[in-house]
Amino acid sequence: MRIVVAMSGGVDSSVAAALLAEQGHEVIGLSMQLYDRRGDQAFGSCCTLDDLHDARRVASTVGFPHYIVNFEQQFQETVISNFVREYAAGRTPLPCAHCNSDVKFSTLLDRARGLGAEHVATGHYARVAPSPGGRWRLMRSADTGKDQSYFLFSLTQDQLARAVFPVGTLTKPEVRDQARRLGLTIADKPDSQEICFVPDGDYAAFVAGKDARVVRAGAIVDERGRRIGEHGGIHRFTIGQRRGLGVSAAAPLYVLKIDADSGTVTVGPRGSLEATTLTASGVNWIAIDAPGAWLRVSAQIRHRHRPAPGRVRALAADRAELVFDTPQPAITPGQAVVFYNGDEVVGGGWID
RNA sequence: UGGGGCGUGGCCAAGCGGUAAGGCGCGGGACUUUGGAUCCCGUAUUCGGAGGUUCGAAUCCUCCCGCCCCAA
Repeated sequence: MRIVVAMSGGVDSSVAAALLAEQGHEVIGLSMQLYDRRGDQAFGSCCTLDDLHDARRVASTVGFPHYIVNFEQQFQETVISNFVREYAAGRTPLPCAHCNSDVKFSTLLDRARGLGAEHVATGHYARVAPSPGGRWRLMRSADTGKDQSYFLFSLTQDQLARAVFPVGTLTKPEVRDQARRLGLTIADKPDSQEICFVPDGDYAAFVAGKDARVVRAGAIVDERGRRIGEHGGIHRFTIGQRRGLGVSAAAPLYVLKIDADSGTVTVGPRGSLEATTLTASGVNWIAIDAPGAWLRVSAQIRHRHRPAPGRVRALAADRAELVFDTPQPAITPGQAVVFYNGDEVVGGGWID
């Protein structure tokens, strides 16, 4: 079949494309230009000119067409605007998840249709498969250490039906082996990391540049409300943050709460970070219909958080309540909570 | 020059006779397709200076230097 592959120029998406081509599919490689920093040579760490060249070289080596599509506007309107808005609201955004559901599997999927392709493949480490009941299932990758299903929880059934994850059944070392076997020059290219549209890692300055209103001094207070310091803007903090507070105390202090209205950041000892319950909005149920009764799951509240057992139930069509069996540290508004049943994604939502 | 308090690493700071906690910051590492996230390791032969007491002092005594507060 004809299939569009989203190519970042990295190892994973390159191998994904090459494997599909080898399997006889008609592959069309698309690289998304998401963030054009005019004047700079870089578009961001995931789509620098070098990365685009890498993707093009892979397409050339394997022998399939490759195009660059400009999604800058869509990316700005969805991922970046959300990123800035969340920080301004005292929450901590998860841009990769929005990019997946709002760009890669929506705008890119539309573009694929225009090219006569009904499927979009990416280099994500996750697995998707149809179930007997007609539902599409989303599961962790074979390489649990590289699993990225957490970032894909918001994909709809329609999006999952058209998603293809060729490297989801491989481990990272196997992917690199495949890259070498296929003669791809990017076989040993380092893994990408950090936020792709903030190349220098200074995300606070990035947010401030997009919305100067966030640069507003506020108080740092302890649990009893005593003012123990000041800060230069709530966008510089996230729940559980220890460093960068600039406040000394007998024991390390962690950010416990961020109040956007007053601009107050509350800090306290590590133990105060733990909580047992949370509610989520924008909940997407994948494996099942919204459960009216308590359902046992293991829930993951951040990337690389070891899933913890608990129970979940729907509060409304797109809202849910989760109760962990044991308290979990730093439950952070804006991050995703993803419910798992073993390796399968039951559903997930955004922490309130 | 009446009275009182204080000077410990870049910063905050514990210790108050037994041989320098901790935090911030900084450096390094681990982790990593979100978070100046978390985690780990390192960071004062030395306690404003000089003497003295003592087996032994940052801790006691004397003097000096520098801050601060209350009185004038």
